[in-house]
Parts: sequence; C-alpha cells; structure tokens
Amino acid sequence: MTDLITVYSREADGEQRSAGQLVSLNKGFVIYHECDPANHWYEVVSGTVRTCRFMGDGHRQLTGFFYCNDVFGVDHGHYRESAEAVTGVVLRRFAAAPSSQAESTTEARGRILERALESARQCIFLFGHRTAANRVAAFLISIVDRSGGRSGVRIPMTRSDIADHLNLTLHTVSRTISEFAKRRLIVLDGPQNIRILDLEQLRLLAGDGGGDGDEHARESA
Amino acid sequence: MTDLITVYSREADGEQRSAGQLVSLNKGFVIYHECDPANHWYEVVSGTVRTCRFMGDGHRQLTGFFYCNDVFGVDHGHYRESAEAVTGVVLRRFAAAPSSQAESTTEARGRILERALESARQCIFLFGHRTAANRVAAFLISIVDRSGGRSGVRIPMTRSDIADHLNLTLHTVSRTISEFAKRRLIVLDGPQNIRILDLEQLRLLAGDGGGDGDEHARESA
DNA sequence: CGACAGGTTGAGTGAGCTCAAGTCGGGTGG
DNA sequence: CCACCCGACTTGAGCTCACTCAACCTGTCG
Repeated sequence: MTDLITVYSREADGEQRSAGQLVSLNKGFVIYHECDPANHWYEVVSGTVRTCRFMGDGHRQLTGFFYCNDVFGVDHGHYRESAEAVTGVVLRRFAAAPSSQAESTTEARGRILERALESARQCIFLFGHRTAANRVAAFLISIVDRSGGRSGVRIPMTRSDIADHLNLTLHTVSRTISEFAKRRLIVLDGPQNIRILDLEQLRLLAGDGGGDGDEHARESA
Repeated sequence: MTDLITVYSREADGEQRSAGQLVSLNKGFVIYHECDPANHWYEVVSGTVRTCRFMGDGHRQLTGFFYCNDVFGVDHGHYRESAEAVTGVVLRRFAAAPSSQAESTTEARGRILERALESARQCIFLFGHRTAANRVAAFLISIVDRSGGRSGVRIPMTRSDIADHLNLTLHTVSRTISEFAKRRLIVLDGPQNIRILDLEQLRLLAGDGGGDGDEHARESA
C-alpha cells in the first residue's frame, strides 16, 4: 500500500554507471526476497535497512541492520536473505557481476565483499554474548558507535526487530531496556530515542573491551 | 609441546606461487592469534580448524569450523579472530594482499572472499535456531552435508567446542545428543562417531528445509 | 472517536545453566 | 601388566533467566 518507488535515474547516457542509481523507498518496502536472482547490490544513502530470513518454524531471523554508507545484498547468484526498509530509505543501487565492464569493478568488488564480511562478523559478534543484558548492551553500543559516539541516539527499528536480531523475544528486549533505564545506564525519551548515561558500564555489560579504556572487565551482579 | 611445524616448500623457483605453501600442524596448534597482522590466508587440505575469539567475560566464542577445501584467515589488516588446529591438519598457506602480483590474484580474491562470506553466513544461520535441539540438529546436519551425505560421520571436535560454537554449555550439548540417540535419530559409536538414522526428522528439528525434498516443515512437539 | 500497531509490565512455566558426581578410554610410570 | 591420572564425556538435582500468556498503556491514523 504505502510501498512506493521513486527512481532518480542518473543513467542518462553520459553519466558514469559506477555512481549507481538512486532509489527512494518507503518504510516496510521489500527490496528483494530470499532466492531472488542477485542482480544488484546496494549502498544505504539514508535511512535503515534490515536483512532477514525465515526459519523452518516460521520465526524470523534478522541478519543485519544497515545504515548510511553500509552495503548489503552482496550475494553471488541469488540472495541468501531478504531485505526490507526499516524506515524510509534512499539507496544507491549497483548492478552485480558486471561481466561487461570487468575492469575497475573487479578490485572494487573486493572492497565491497570485505564490507559485507565485516557486517556478517558484526552479527556473529552479537550472538557471542550469553545473557539478554549482554546482547542488548552490545547492540546498543553498536548503534552508538555507528552514530558517531553522540550520547543521544535514535533507535529506528522496533523492539520486535531487535528481538529477532538478538534471538530474544520482544518482551525480554523491552524488559532489559527498561532495566537499563531503571539502573540509570540510559534514559528513554520515547521508545525510539535513547540517551546514554553510563557508556562505560554498558561496555562492561557488553564485554567486548571495545577500543578505549579498561580491559579489567569483571562483572558485578 | 606437541606443537610442530613441517613445511613442504613448493616455492622452488619455477613452481607457481599460487599453489601456496603446504603446512602440517599438530592438534591444538595456534595458527594465528586475534590482532596478529593478517599476512596469510589458508586453505584446509586435511583435518579440522576452528576460529575463535574471547569475549570480555573470558568465555570463548567459536566463529567457525573449517574442513577440507574450506578457507579461513581471510582478513584485512589484522585477524579478527584466532585460529587453532582441532585435529592434526595440513594447510595450504597463501600470502595476503599480494600488492606485487596484483593481476590474477585480484579476481581470485573475490572468490576467496565469497567463500569466507559463505562461512560467516553458515555461522549466523546456526545462531538463528531457538532451542538447543534445533541448534545441535542444525550443526549435525551441517557436518553431514559436508561429509558427502554419508550416514556415518566423524565429529572431530569436542563437546566443549560445539558448545562454544552454538552458545550452549557442553552439558546441554551432551544431553541433547544423548536425547537424539535415545529417540533413535542417531546412533553413537563413541563420542566422536555418529551414525544418522533419521535424517528427515533431524532436518525438521533444524528447520532449514535444506535442499532436497519436502518444504512442509511443520514441527510436531 | 475507535481501531490498531508498538510498547510495557506482571505472573507463571520451562529450557538451559550451575554445581556435583560418576564413567570411560588412553596415556604414563612403577 | 596393572595402578594411576587426566581429559573428555555423561548424567543427575536444583535454580535462574528468558519465554509464554496475558493485561494494559500510549500514540497515530482514519
């Protein structure tokens, strides 16, 4: 219903193809389905995208969230997961496997694949955490890090999306975030807006030793 | 102690570099550590390798198992995880980022990265499963599939390794496997040797609808 | 204003973790 | 050869954390 595509074609003859095609999509739009032929890969210009697959028992697994400058849809042959717009998004679309102009693109493809691999690793990393608090903390930190480290952060996806990404229920996610707020690690300004109060403690919970500071992570229940 | 390296150098002048260097390592040998400069990537000739990282609270996350023909260590700059020999292994070692002979390797690198990405996706896929039974079943199937589909399969890694890969405890892994044996889905011939009796049921538990046959996966508790 | 999607919170249950024995097999030394 | 050890595995008992079920709240949209 609300799905709508607006294409700003920049492919007017002289225009360089490598710039990609700008595509604007409404919230909820399905960019591609699992098993579709992987004819394009995408770079996020603005907004948030989620990639997901459906398990045999019907439950959804979100394999990644993609923000500005992230790439997704880098698959060979056919897509291994579907992709949907979490918010309204603007994407840059590129043709995959450009067998015709294989020149400059071949080495560029390496960098694209590396970025995709990095995204996959980020997802794996989240799953390494044991408890709900650990996972949610790690997730929040991953968002903060991508937001340039500002303490006030917008969470574009729903609790349900987060839950399906961390392999928890939306109840547990909600409870855990509320718990963080109760402990004054964060402040909620509506469900989607979070202000980080104690990043240090949050990093301890996540237990990644991410970059700066103390490595003497010792949990105090 | 038992760590020992035997190198069969095939780099005698005329030999093509692309063949790599054969390396033989004993069980338990640490191939590289997290944060080491990523100077080589590897292909498994025989045996099994695990890649792992250590979380802030000290617990271990195994990010992948690698068997014959699998590649690992495909990182940019520095390794994101360490790699260890699960069994005695023979590896083919390749120099990373061959800035000198960038010609044939550039497009080959794309294929290598794709394989690495596939491995990462396999790991993510395992984590998508909710219960211990689901995860262990999916794990067993992944081994069976790589073993050419023979019903008798050797499990080279310990219960502890499996647990750290599936984010479970070794107790739960052991209990779940015993449960499978009790239900006659599998037969154990020692802890490391498993014979699959009911692959169909196992696939239902894993809930992936993997490849052949019925897609009407509907769980019956 | 009602409908609805998203979110929060409570109560009870159960799967998986913790703690604790106990078993099995392969090595090593007397 | 047997005693012993040690690492890997198994199994039981109890507890806890996260899931299930359920109710309610809040904001948005028609």
